[in-house]
Amino acid sequence: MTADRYNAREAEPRWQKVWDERGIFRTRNDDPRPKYYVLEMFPYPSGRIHMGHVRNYTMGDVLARHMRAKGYNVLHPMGWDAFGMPAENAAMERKVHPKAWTYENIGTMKKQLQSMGLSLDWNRELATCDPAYYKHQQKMFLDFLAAGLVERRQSKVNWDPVDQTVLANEQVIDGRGWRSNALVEQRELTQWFFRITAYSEELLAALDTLERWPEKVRLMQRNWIGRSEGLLVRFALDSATTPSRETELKIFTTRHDTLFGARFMAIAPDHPLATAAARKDPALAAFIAECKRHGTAQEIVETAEKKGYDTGIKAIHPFDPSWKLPVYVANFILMDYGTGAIFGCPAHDQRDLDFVNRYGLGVTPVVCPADVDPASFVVTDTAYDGDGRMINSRFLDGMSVPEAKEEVARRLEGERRGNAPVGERQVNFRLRDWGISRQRYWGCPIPVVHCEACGVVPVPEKDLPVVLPEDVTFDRPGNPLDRHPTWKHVACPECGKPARRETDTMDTFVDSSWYFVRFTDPWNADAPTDRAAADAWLPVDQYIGGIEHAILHLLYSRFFTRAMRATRHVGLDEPFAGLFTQGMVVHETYQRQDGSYAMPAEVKIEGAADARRATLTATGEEVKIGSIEKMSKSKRNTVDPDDIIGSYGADVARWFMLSDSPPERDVIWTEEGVQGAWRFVQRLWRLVQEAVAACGETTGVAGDDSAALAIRKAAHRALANVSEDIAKLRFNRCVAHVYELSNALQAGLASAKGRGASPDTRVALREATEILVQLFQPMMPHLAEECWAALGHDRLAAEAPWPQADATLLTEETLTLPVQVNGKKRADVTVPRDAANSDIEAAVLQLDAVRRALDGKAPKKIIVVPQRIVNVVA
RNA sequence: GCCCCUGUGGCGGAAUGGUAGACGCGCCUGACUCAAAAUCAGGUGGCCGCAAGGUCGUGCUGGUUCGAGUCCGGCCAGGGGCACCA
Repeated sequence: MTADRYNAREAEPRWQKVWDERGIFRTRNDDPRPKYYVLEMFPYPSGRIHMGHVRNYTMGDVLARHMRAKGYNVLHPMGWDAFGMPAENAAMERKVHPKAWTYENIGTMKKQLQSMGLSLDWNRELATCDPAYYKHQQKMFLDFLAAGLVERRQSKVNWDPVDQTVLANEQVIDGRGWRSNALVEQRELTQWFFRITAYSEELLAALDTLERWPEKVRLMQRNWIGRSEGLLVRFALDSATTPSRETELKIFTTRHDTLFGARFMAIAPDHPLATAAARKDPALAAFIAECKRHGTAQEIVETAEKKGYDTGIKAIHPFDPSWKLPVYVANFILMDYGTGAIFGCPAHDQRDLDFVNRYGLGVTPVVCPADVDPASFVVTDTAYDGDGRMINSRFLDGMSVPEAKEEVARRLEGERRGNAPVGERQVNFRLRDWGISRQRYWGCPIPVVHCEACGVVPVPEKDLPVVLPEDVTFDRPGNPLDRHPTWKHVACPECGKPARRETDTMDTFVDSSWYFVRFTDPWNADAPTDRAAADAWLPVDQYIGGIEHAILHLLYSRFFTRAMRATRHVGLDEPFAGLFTQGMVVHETYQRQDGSYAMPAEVKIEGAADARRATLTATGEEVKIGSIEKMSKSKRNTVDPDDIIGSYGADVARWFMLSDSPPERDVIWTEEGVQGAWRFVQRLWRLVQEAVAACGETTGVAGDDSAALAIRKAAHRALANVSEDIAKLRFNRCVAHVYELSNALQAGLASAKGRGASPDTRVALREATEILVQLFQPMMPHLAEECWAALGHDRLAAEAPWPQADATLLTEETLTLPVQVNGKKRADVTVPRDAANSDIEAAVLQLDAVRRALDGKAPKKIIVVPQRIVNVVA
C-alpha cells in the first residue's frame, strides 16, 4: 500500500483559506432561497475556548453545512457575550483593564474558533461590550420604559458589610463574602426591573406552541412561571394583640379546603406586620435580623432549619370568630411569593408539619385518604398531600377536596368585611419581575439621569450611547462608575440643572436577550433592528446550547422578544422555533498523593480496565484515577482544544465530539476515543484513494449487477439514514452510519480487486464513494474537501448539493421476521415483502421451534405485526 | 428543601411497545513483518454445553400488555437549575 497519510495540519488551514477567499459562508439578506437560521449560544470571552464550545459549535456547524447543501440560505453567525464579572475580577487581580482583557480574549478565541473550520459568517460578528451594540440596547430600554415595561422599586441584594459592596450569589460562600470573608447581609436597594410578569400568562401558554423544544425545558419553564389558582383570604386580626392599628392579614393559599386544619399563621421576616411588631419587641427584631443574615439565594432559605418567632399577634379564623391562631414570623416564608403570609395546615403540608412539631402546635387532619378509617387517621411525621374526603371540617365533612375548595371559596367570596370580600379567587404566579440593576462597571449603562427637580429623566435618544468611561480604577471594591470623579455628573436633560447619571449597569442577561435579533442586521447604525431583515430571518430555526440555560436565558429572551414586539422592533413573539440542549464534556480526574490535581496532558495511562494506572509523565509519580466530572479549572481535568487541533486536526476533534454519546447527554473525553477518530480519518483517506484508483473517472448510471446493487443499496441506505438523523440532530447515529458505509465500501473494493470489477460495479463504487464523502462533509469538512478534490471535482464539497436517496434501493423484496413463542424469540421466517398475514401464519406453523412448542395443540392466538414480528401464543 | 433529567456488555452507546447490545473503543485469534507499530481478516454479554441449542440479563421493586430497556406506581444512585456566574 502506497497511500499517503492525510496531513491535517497542512490541509486544514489550506481549505480554510479557500473557503474564506471564496466567501462561501457569507450570507446575504437579499438571497432569494428559503432561509434557515442556525445559532449556537455565543460564548463569554473567558480567555480560551474549551471542549464544551467545540462540541456546541460543531453541532451547529454540521446542521449549517447540511442545510446549505440542501439549498437553504443559511444564517450562521457568531459573536461575544462580552460584558460580565470575570473581566472586573481580572482587573482587580491582574491590574488589566476589563476592556483590554476582553478584547484580547476575543482575539485569542476567534483564532481558535477559526481553526475549527466552522462555516460562520464572520462579517456579522458582534460584541455586546461594543458601544455600537449597547447603544441600541439603551434605546430599547428607553422604549420599554415608555411602554410601561420598566419599573423602579426596592429589592434585596447580598451586601458585604466589610467591602461595602453588592455580591453576586456566586460570590457568597457559606454565607460569607468571597474576598472579605465577612458575614453577608440582606439589604434593600432601589433597582430597575423589567416587567416580565406582565407576560406571565402568555409566556406560559405559548410554551405549548414550542413543539421543537425539549419537553423537559418546557416543563422547567412551566414550573418556573408557576401558575397556581387559589384564594386570597383576609384574616381579621385580634386588635388587642396587634402592634399598632393593623386589622387584617392577607394570605394566599391553594389549599383553602384545609382551612379547618389551620394551626398557625406565618409571615415573612420582611412582611410589614413583622416590621411593625419588631418595633416593640427587641427579641423579634433580633430574630428578623438573624433571618436576614444570610444571602438572598432561595436554596439557602429553603434548606435552612425551619424557625419561627411567635409575635403574640392573633388572627381570627374566617369561619369561627372564637378561633384564634398565633401569628409567627418564619424564616421559610418568602415575601416575594403571594402576599408573604400563609396559614399553616400541618397535616397536609410537610413544611408546616415540621414547623408545628418544633413548636408543639398540634395537628388536625382534615383530608382522609379513601382507604383509611377517619377515626384512626393521624398525621405525625409525614404530611398527607393526597386526595380524599374532608373530615374534622364542620360543613365540609364528607366532601371531596375540589368540592371543599369550591365551597370555601363560595362562602368567603360572599362574606364581606369592611367593603371587601373576605375571600377572593386569584391566579398567582411564582415568576417575579426581572431585576436588571447591577452595581458594576463592566456592563451596559442604564440610560437615565436622576434630577432633584425632575426625578428620573431618560437620556434623550440623540445622546445615546451613554458610553462607559475608560479611566476607572479597580483598587477598591464597589462600583467604579459611582466613584468616578466626573462621569456621573451631568446636566438634567429637562431642566439643565446639575444632575446625576444612573451608575448601575444592566444585567448581562439583557445583552444576550436580543443578540440573535441583531445578527439579522448587525451593521445597522440607526436602529436596533431592520424590521424587514429581522422578520425575514426570525425565528431562529435551530438554537443550540447548554441545558444550564434552560430557564433564565431562554425565558428572558422570550420576554425580550415580546417587549421588542410591543415597541415595534420585531414582529414576532417566540425567538427560537427549535431548541436543542447539549450535554457537557466530562473527563477523568487525576489526583496526586498530596491531594492536588494533575492535568490529563501531564499524565500517562497504562494498562486496561481494572489494571489501568496513571503516572506523571515528568516524574513517574503515580496518581490516583478519580471520578469523571465536568471539565473545570478547579479539578484541572481540562483538555485544551488547541492541543487536540494541533496534533490531530480539527476534523478529528469535531468527529470525536459527535461520536458515541447522544448530543443531549454528557460526553466523556478519552485519549482512546480521539485516537480512534484519528485512525478513522486516515482510513477514510486511504479508502477514497483506493476507490479513485479502482474506478478512475468512471461516470454514468450503474446497472444492477448483483455486486453493484449491494454497494448501491448500502450507499443509499446510509444516505437516507444520515439525512434523517442530521435533521433530528442525532449526530452519534450519523457517525455510526458513516462507519457502516465505509465498512461496506471497503468490502466492495476488496472483492472488486479480487475478481476485477465489472463496469457496473465500478460506477457503483464511485457513486458510493462520493456519497460517503458528502455524508461526512458537514462533520469533517476539511477531509471532505481533500477527498472531493481527489475524486476530481473542481467545485468545493462545501458547495455540492446534498444527494438524493433512491427510494427503490431502500426496500427489500423479502423480509426476515423474528418469530416469538409467548414473547420469546425462537426462530426466524423469511417471507415475501407483501405476504398476506395468513401466509405468514401458515409458514410460521411449519417451523420446528413452533411445532415443538405447540406440541400438537392449536395456538391460542397468532399476532402478526406487519414488517416487524410474529408472536405465537401457545 | 423545591423543580428537572439520567441509569443497558469491560467502556461510550443502539433499539416508532416488537430479534436487547447497531456502530465505535478495548480485548482475543490469525495474516503481513526479522521484530514491533501501522494495516487487513475473524471473534467478543454472563452461565451450561463438544455442538445443536438452552438459560439468565437493560439500577431495585411491583404492575399494564400477546410482547416492556421503552408505558404506569414505589424506591435507590448520579447529574443540572433555583432568579446577581455565564
